[in-house]
Amino acid sequence: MKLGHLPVPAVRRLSLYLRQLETFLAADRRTVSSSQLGAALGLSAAQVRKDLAYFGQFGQPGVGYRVADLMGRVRHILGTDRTWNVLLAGVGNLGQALMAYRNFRKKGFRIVAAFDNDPAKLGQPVPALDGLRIQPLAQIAPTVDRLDIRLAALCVPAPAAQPVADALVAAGVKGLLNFAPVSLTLPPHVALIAVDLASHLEQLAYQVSAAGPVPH
Amino acid sequence: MKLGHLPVPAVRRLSLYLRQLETFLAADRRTVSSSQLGAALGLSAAQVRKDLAYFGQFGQPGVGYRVADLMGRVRHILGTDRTWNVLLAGVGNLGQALMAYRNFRKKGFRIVAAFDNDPAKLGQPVPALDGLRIQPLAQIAPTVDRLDIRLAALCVPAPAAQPVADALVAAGVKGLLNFAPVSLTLPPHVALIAVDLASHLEQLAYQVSAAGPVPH
DNA sequence: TAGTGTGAATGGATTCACAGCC
DNA sequence: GGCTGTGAATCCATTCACACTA
Repeated sequence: MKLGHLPVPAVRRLSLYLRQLETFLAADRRTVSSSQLGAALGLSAAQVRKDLAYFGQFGQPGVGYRVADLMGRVRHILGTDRTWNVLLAGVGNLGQALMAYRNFRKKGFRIVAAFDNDPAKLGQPVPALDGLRIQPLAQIAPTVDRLDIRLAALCVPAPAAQPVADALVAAGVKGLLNFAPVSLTLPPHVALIAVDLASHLEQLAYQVSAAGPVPH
Repeated sequence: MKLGHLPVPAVRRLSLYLRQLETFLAADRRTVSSSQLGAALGLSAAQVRKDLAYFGQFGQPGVGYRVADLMGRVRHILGTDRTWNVLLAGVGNLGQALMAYRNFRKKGFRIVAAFDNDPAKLGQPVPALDGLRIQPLAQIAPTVDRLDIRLAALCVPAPAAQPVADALVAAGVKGLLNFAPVSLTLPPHVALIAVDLASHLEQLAYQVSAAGPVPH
């Protein structure tokens, strides 16, 4: 399954398609057309067709896409047709919120270990995750190995982010979801997605001010 | 200040530039070149120069950009050279984490009102926000008006997202940061940024599986 | 010399338009 | 008739290369 380089934006939209398909399935839709899928997401029908066609021929001319079938295909492409064990580094407010976030489970992601260096938190059981205990950061490496962890969410304060990221990479983590507001330097074989919550608000502020005081 | 349409990716990077400039300033850097700024963020020097040049001529040939000066310019462009009052709808785990998130304050965003429909939460003071009380969703409209709120963060469960978004828009909110995993339909004059935490993990899963079991 | 600002060239992604299929 | 898959055309973003400047 060695396809040529696939457009990054198309891969991102794959997640949206999957989410929308789940909604359609919950409403007992058996089949959906590219224009319906696009309309629900604010995309053109051509965009939807081209995106899906990058990965294979999933539709039936004259009919559309079979919802359940397409969901399986997309899950397989994304690699979420199996369960991923996820590590959490940094059990502050955001980290706790992520541990309690139920959508991760539904999508196949399980937080199976949590780390922090605050002595007050160490050893504390996490209610949301049936009694998982918070461990010191020094124990990252053996845990990654033992639980076959490949993904980690990084929720530590900014100054700790790079060193903790280095430790995660050294322990063998293959993908990092970074919530700390710093840009990390990682070896090229480690995948990185950065989520900067404050910068998202900045983008909103820009859009709202650029639009100017609306003429109502 | 009516500039032609500016590249969306460039505006997104503006937030990164600003964040990096803050780091440089904290390290007492007076001046920075496009290549230094780019290197710190994994971007080319040409990219940095072109992005900044979209918005004006901020640099000095032979010298670079004056850090403090450029920060002011970028903040002004983003509209964050003033304070924004932000409303929070949905005080679950994620909502609580956002209320406690200190970086919002630093960037000029203040959560000044919090809403939820859980009777157990109503009237409860929020420790992180000096005693702010959680109000019922029905009171959104008068509060938006009274506190001149233009931005809102949406942290309610998926099924509630669209109706609550409608209420926010009706109340006069101009920009929405949506954390619920559904795609919202909003009037075109309302800005929208969607953050789907689960889909970010999916993107990581894709990158890690696409890379294949690493040959180590 | 070191480094910006910018037209020109390149490279990607989106849209168009239509042949082919159910 | 309705809808997919896909080359061709268009549009947009990034990179290149260099004139110009402190």
